[in-house]
Amino acid sequence: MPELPEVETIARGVHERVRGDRIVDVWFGNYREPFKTPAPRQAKGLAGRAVLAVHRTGKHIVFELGSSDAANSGTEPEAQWIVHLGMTGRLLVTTPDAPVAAHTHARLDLASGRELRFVDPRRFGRLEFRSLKKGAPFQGPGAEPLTIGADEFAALFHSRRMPIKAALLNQTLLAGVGNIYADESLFQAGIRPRRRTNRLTADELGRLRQALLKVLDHAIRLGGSSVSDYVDANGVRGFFQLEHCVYQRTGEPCLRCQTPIRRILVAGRGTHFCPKCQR
DNA sequence: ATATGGCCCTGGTTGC
DNA sequence: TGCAACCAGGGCCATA
Repeated sequence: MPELPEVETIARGVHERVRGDRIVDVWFGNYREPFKTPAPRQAKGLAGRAVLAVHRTGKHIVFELGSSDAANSGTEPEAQWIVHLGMTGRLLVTTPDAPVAAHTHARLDLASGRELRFVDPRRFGRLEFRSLKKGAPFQGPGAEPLTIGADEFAALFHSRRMPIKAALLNQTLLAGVGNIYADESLFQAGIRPRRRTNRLTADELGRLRQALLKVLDHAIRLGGSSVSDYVDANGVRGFFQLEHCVYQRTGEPCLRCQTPIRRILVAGRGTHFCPKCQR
């Protein structure tokens, strides 16, 4: 389940490998509904364009695309391709003769002779094409957890009364936090997932922001968490799953106090916490 | 404003 | 051992 650190890792990897390349041909499989932009329009929009840069916004990977005029690519983006990996989506840079994995829904032939492939068994991913001549650039739904200031962070939560776990998962507040990093940062901050946001003290909100920063930063440096079968653009697994303190550790002893980790349901999501360390 | 539950979808796990 | 039922969950939607 790619969240901010996994998406950041993938975006960086793809950026390094395809920046300066050009999309020469596009193939879309029978991916029915999950395209935000219909496949034919998407294929037409992508074909011929230079890849100027690839970066992350929230859980979205944004390709900045130049002109399709080969003689005049320029440096100003004219279009964007936005990829959301959902639960099981992958972006892979391969050679054309590499075996095509099951559930490969998109293949972009690059001028360098390589391919960019989108694979997604569960089909929760979304692909969108945007022309910047017709519309505004993509903006994430919520604030960036890595750069949000303390005051802005506190302001997001103090007027609401939903469980803090639900608030962390709400992408229109903070974009990029998912189930793993919500649980881990609440553990690091010592806050119970069901606490109401408006009942959190300024001190607790400060701790939570710091914990979130620390956890996300650490996870990015370890290449993300490889639960299920996440791999980055080079097919390499991350290592942050080895650092998980609570996520998917139901019944195992808390790494701080030995109390068994508990699992409850918050906002319909499995939620893991230490009943002693988190108040 | 918030809560709940269904839907999408497949693969891994569990239960008999 | 084999097979079916079940569950995971990000985002979105309808309903309470």
